[in-house]
Amino acid sequence: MAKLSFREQVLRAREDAIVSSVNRLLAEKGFDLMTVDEVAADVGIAKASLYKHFTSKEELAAAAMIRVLVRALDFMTTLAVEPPMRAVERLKAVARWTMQVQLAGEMPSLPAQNSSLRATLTTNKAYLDRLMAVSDRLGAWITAAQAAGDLNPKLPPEVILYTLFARACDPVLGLLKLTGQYGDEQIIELLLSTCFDGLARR
Amino acid sequence: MAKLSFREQVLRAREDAIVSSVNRLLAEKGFDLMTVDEVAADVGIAKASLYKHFTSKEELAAAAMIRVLVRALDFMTTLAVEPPMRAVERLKAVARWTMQVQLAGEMPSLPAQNSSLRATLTTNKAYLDRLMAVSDRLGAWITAAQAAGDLNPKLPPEVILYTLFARACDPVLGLLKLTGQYGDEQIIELLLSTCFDGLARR
DNA sequence: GTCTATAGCCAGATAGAC
DNA sequence: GTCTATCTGGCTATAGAC
Repeated sequence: MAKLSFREQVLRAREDAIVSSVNRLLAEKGFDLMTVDEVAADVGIAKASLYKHFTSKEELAAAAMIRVLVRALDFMTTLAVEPPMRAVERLKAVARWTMQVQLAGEMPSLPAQNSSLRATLTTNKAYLDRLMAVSDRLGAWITAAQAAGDLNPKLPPEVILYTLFARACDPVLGLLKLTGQYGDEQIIELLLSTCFDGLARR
Repeated sequence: MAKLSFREQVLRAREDAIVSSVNRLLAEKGFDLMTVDEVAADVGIAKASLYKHFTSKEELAAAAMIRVLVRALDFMTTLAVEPPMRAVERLKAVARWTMQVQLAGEMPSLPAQNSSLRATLTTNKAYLDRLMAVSDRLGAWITAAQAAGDLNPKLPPEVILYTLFARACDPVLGLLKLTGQYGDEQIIELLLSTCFDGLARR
């Protein structure tokens, strides 16, 4: 890695602060309700300065998504180096991690519907590369867990992958949190149970 | 029921046409991306005429949501009159029905985040009454199914209720549809399986 | 109740000085 | 790169004639 000049380090730090604000605002309000003015105010710079770093609102959101994906990859790497762990346990650990991020108010929430954002993301190579990297690693664990008899082998791996992705933005988490009846750890255990063991009695 | 004058029947028919358009557009684009201009164009009347029937965009969405809830209640009533059916089978039938509505492109999609719409809906008595009616009937079936040993008795009924509600707008359905690898009935069976039986091997 | 035309507002993006 | 000030377009909602 090339040594960065002081100027470059300051730039990186500022952009990191911007992405942090975007990440939090995306988690709070979602893409549509988040305004660029809010982001600028939150970071403490002028809106025009923001546009020197990121050329559009969509690029801001993409940067936040990329950071989450990178953190997910980092987490998965730490799991992979611990040898004695069944594939299904790795998948549960990832699901638990995504729920913790969500409960911490740090999971960006994007519009499920088609929008300007979808168009931008599907042409953003940096984003797509990370998304594919995450999918590949999860996919390998899924087929391994099926082969080991820990996941239902009749389910297409794709279905399992999408189901796990969806748990990262499951509204049920927020609803349970709102009732105030459950602690964070309790919510996570309940949803891990419904996800892997289902609603029906075993 | 009082007999309606011809004029009133025409009014009802027009409002029904409006709600149908809103319902479809909400399913396609979601609340934020749906514009009142589109609705008016789709119905074939001027925007100002639309505002004679419904006083705001939020009221339009509320009307669509109410219609879906009423249809759900109707469906649940037909289930209740068929006597020989276990509670868990009734719940599965409702889940299947919501997925069919979604695949037919007739499930309105509202912003998960807080927005102007949330504020309107939470003060709309007609909407809240229907929502509570649906929740009550599902809740009764849930506790019955737990007592009968068909649903996991360790899960709080609330968690099961929210999980079923969430399946009505699960993005996994749309993703699987996009791949083009599965027919509608196949998708529904796969998701019923992941929902009730979980991802893990039985 | 229907229409055309427009008000009013807000948010994304930019100009241009420093 | 940062700022203030402004442009621009699209959207909800309404005025006013018929």
